This record gives sequence, C-alpha cells and structure tokens, in this order.
Amino acid sequence: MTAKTRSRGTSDKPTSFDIAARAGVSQPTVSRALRGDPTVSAATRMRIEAIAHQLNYKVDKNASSLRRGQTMTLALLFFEDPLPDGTYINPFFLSMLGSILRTCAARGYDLLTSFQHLSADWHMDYEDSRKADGIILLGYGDYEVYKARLEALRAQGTHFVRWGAVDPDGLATTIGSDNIAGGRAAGEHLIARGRRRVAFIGQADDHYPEFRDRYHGMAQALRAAGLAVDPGLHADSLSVEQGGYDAMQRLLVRGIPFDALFAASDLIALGAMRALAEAGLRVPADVSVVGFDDIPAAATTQPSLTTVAQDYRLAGEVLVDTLLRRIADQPTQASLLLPRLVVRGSS
Amino acid sequence: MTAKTRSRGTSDKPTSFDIAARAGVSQPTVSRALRGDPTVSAATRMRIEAIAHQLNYKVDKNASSLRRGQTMTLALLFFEDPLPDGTYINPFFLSMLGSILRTCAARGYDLLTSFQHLSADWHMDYEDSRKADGIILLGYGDYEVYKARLEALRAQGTHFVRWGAVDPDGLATTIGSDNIAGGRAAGEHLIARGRRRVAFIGQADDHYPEFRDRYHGMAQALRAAGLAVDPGLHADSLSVEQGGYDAMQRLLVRGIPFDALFAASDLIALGAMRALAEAGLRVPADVSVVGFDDIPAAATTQPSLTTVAQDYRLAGEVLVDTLLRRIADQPTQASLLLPRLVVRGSS
DNA sequence: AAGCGCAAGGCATACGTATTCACGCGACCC
DNA sequence: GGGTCGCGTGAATACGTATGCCTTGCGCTT
Repeated sequence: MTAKTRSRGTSDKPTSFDIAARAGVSQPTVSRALRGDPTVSAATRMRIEAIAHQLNYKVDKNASSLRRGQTMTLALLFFEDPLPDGTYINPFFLSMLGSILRTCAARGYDLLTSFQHLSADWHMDYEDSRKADGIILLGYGDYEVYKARLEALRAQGTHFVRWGAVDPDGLATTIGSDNIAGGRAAGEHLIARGRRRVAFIGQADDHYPEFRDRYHGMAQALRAAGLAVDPGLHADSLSVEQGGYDAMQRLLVRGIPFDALFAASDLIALGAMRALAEAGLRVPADVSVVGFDDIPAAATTQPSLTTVAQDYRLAGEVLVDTLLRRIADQPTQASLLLPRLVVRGSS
Repeated sequence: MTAKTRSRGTSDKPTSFDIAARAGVSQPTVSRALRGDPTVSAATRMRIEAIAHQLNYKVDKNASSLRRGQTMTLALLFFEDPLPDGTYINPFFLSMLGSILRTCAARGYDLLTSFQHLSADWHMDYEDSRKADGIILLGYGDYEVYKARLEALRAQGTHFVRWGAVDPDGLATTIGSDNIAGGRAAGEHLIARGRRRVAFIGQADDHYPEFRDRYHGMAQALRAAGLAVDPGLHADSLSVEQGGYDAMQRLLVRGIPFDALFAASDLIALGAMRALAEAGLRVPADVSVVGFDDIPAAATTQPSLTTVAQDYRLAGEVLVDTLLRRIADQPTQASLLLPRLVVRGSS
C-alpha cells in the first residue's frame, strides 16, 4: 500500500485516487479524462468515466477551485434601503433572480445569494475570499450612498456588474432599462387616453436615477403635447406598497386636481390605487394609473395594472453574460434594455 | 528568498505567508491568530490582525474548506412542478428566502441558491461535490415524485432538511406548518361569520399532503359544527393565480350554491377572487374568502385577504438551525409550526 | 538500422490553509 | 540545581485536484 493509496471506509467520499486505482491509471489521468483532455485515449476515458459514475464520484470543487483559481460561482447581492420588514425583497428583483439562476445554470455556474441593507457594512468579500468569481449587484437605493463602494470595488479589480441607471461616468458594468423611454411611453399612453393632468409618485432626484429618469421621460411626453408639468402633482415615496398608499393620501390632501397617475414602480401604484379606492375614486374612470416593472401582481390586481414592463428575463441573461465577459477580461459595454408598455385595466 | 516567500505583484491577493513575513512569524501562527486560537499570545494576535486588515487579507475559503472538510455554506433548492412561466417562484417561499438568508448570515454561513423543476434530473450534488455542508429543500409539488429522491439522499448520508408536510415515516428532517390546525382555524372562522356552505380550491389528495391537510382541517371544523362537507364544492388547482381563477370558474358553472371559499393558498384565493368579481359576486358580502400563507399581496389586495399566516420568519430559522444540528450530528426532530389566522376584509 | 515524431500517460509539484507534533525557554518544585 | 510543566511558536504535512514536464513505446522515415 503506497502512501497515495489510503484505505477508505465505505462512507468516505471517493477521490480521484480511488478512481485511478480501480482503473489502473494514475490520478492525473483521471483528472484529465474527466475534464475531457484529448491526450487521454477514448478507451481509457470511457473506462474512467464508467468507474467514476459507478462510485458516484464528484470532483471536489474546493480542491478544484483552489488549484484552478476560479470557482465557477457567481455571487448575487441584493441590497435595499432599510425597510420595516427586514425580510422584504422587491418582487421585480425576485423575478430577475429566477432568470439569473437559470442563466447561471446554463453557463455552468452556481449562484451564491446574499442580501443586506445599504447602511450596513458591505461584506462583499466573496471574491476577495475566493468564493465567487464575480458579483451581481441588484437593488434600488440611494445611489450616492454606494457610489463610493463601487469605486472601491473597481479599484480592487473586483469583477462585478450592476443593475440600475446607466452611469454617466462610463462604468461599463451597468445594465438597466431605458427609463426615459419607459417614462415617455407611459406619458404618451396617458395623453392618448385623453388625460391632461398627470401626477407622479416616486423619488425623482439624483439619488434615485432610475426613478428620476422615469419622471423626466413622462415630463418630456407631456411637454411635447403642450401640457403642463405641475410640481404640485409630484409626491415622494420609497418603492413599497405602503409608501405609495401614503403618498397618494398626501397628494389627495393637497387638493390639486389630476386625472392620471404615473407611479415610479408597480408597488407604489398598487398602494396608490388602494388609497384611491378608499377615497372613493374609481380607476380608471376618475384616475388612470400606470406603473413600472410589471411584477406578477400587476396582471391580477383589480383592476389589472397598466405598466411599463422591464424584461427581467433578458436582464438576467445580460447581467450574467456581461459579468462572465468581465471575468474573462473581454470588453463589455453598458446595456440599455428597452421596456415595453403593457396596457391593462387601470388606464 | 526561501521557497515559501514568493515575490508578489501588487495585484496578487495576499496569503497567510505574506502576513506571516510582515509580522515576523510563521504561517501557522497567522492561521491560528486569525481563527482565535488561544495559544497565540494577545500581542502577536493583535499585530497579525492589524497587518491582515491593512493588506485587506481574506482567508481563501477554498483552501480553508479543503483543509477543514467543511464549507460553511448551505445550499437552498427550490423546486416546483413545471409551470408555464419558467422563472416563477412561489412568493411564500421567496419570503422565506429572506429569512433563511438572514439566519444563514447570523450563523456564519453562506447560501448557495438553485432552483429547478421536479421533473428534471436533480443535480443536487452540492454536498457530494463539497460545495455545501447541507441542503434545504423548498417547494410544493407532487410528493410521490420526489419521495424516492429523499430516500436516496438519506441513504447517501447527505445532510438535508425539507419544508413541507411532516412525513409519517418519521424523517426527522421535515419542518412544516400544522396545516390541519390551520385549516380548522379557517373553517371555524367562516362558521363564526355565519357561513354554512364552504367551497375548497386546491389539491386535496395524497400527492399534496399540505393541501390535503388544510382541506381536512376545514372539513373537521364543518363537521364539528354539524355542517355538511359537499364534495361538489371542491375544485382542484395548482397553487398559482391562474389556477385559482380557472377553478373558481368551473365551480361557478356547476351551480352548487356556496357562501364561502377556503383556498389552499393565497395565490389560489387571489385568482378565485378575480373570477368572483368578474361573475358579479361580491367579497365578502356574497362569498367570504380565506386563503393560506399570508403572502405580501394578501394585505394589499382589494378587498384585503383573510388568510392563515405561516410564520416564514420562524420557519427559515428553524430550517437552518435544524440543518446545522444535522450537520453537527446532533439529534433533530420534525417541527410543526403553528399558523395564525389573520382576519382581513375578505371575510 | 538507427533515428525521429507522436501518442498516451506517469511524476512531481503547486494551490493556501489548518492541524499535529516537536521544540525552546522560563518558572516552579523539591 | 536539575527535573518538570506549560506556554508560545515553528516545522512538517495533509486536504484533492490540475498541470508542466518528462518518459515510454510504437510506427515510420531515410
């Protein structure tokens, strides 16, 4: 019994040495065979594969990652402003999670998932600690807060991509919807429905570039039609249902008349519609409502919600593929995905 | 320059040897210091920690996992029956995801997420390939289909826990709600509201033990009150919104009168309420509706949905902690969590 | 017939950490 | 004052895989 041939109990996981011993070859040959190295003859490879399968042998990913310097794993980091319910995750991002999982699987990668609040320390050491080859950042939140973190990540040479407003300073790591075009489509739709006074709920300042762009797109459409953009019809809100509800109540208290609402997200729209219903206003008879995202609930609420759909499916694919190109040191570019207006009952 | 002191470019990640060299100690001392081994003197440890922090040193988890034989990672596996939209994940499980993520983080574990259809091959080799120390299984679906897989997992000695109906054959790896008690609570509530003829939508057969138990709990309550359980008022449905919608339409076509609906899940309830509204029936005036799960949308739909809330927060904690006890070879037991009736506008 | 080239696979080693064992040294005991 | 103990640390090695380099054997060339 040589030093390399350890006796093994039945419960121990087999190693490439076990396969090698049973196949009458050396351990490196097993490694080469299973990785498809052409220097291993077909006969040998098939024999090794048969034995490996029979023993239920699986390559030890830790050893493999250690040796190869890559983990075949991506990390997904959700982040959000702190919210009352700590376990809350935006439904749109959850939809994207499915697409990302699918794409990762198709590319042979695993996905490590994490989530945390913007205010907390970012323990984004997945790549530093070599558990992942790159990071996908997903979240809405105060862009100013984490801009510095992004710079630090880039300075470290960490591989990452981000979903959000495409950054003006040219980070080629950002994938996002064309929020201006989406906002414009919403505005044009409301105008075509004969609406003249469009309210907006959502943050429209530079800390929330996505929402700001949606607002500006809508405002563009109004101005192009010769309509006024009344700052009095804008109410701030975080992208949560309760926020939309509260904002709509504040809007109603102001008493400025409006006949349409463009909400910065579907969650806001749902909350606002709840407040409208309580106030005795009918949707869409009294107020037309358009949201943004097309979360699953949008199709089934009463009335169903007209919204600007973001293509989460494509988004997930582009995020993963862009990240993989980054990891492979291939050139990447920021991507602007075109959102699509979905007309339903609320308008 | 010894063999152990490699020259390193600025971009290379530092290793414990680098820390050791700068601290004037050996590599093992660095390892001990950073793991809090008391045999390292406080002075030495602090010096090492300072240098490690300064160089942004992170332990290489691959090397660490390889050496220690554990990964400090858990795998989460969503599974469902194949659905039209491939990226769909049940919102209740998504809520649980947040809780699981939080608990994992609190216990120092990372979470590897995956999801797939029941019909596909289960590539559940995370533990075999040593990427995870254990597996959390999350999903509704045909229990008969994967029962054999669970047996195989157990035979392999894989560490796993499962959310679902507590298994009669005594797998001490199952965490679930007390669905019978939940169904009974729903039934008693409807009876207290003066309802006499309660319809049920959802699968109530042995392939879906959770839903079956909910049905039987409700039936118990009816019988205890001397009310009839009419099989004609039961319609099958997958746990998706559209399924509830379709099932309610079928129910209405039958023409058997009913004044209440107990839905096996909130998604079903939402779909059913949509069908009721389209049929001109008012909730709760004509039909009281009670769901199950308490997904986020339940609180905000119009009318808001009375439902049997599952404590996803506690569920996530119990799942993780039970799995960790399994991994540590400590005794575990199946847990039945008590659901809680949340009365809202639909009843 | 000797040399050459190529195919197939073995040998040695590196990846970075954690642990076992051994060692030096001061204190303490009798 | 010599043995003993324990504290703090270093030396050596194992974890399992992947790869650069070398060896072997065989067919073929000139």
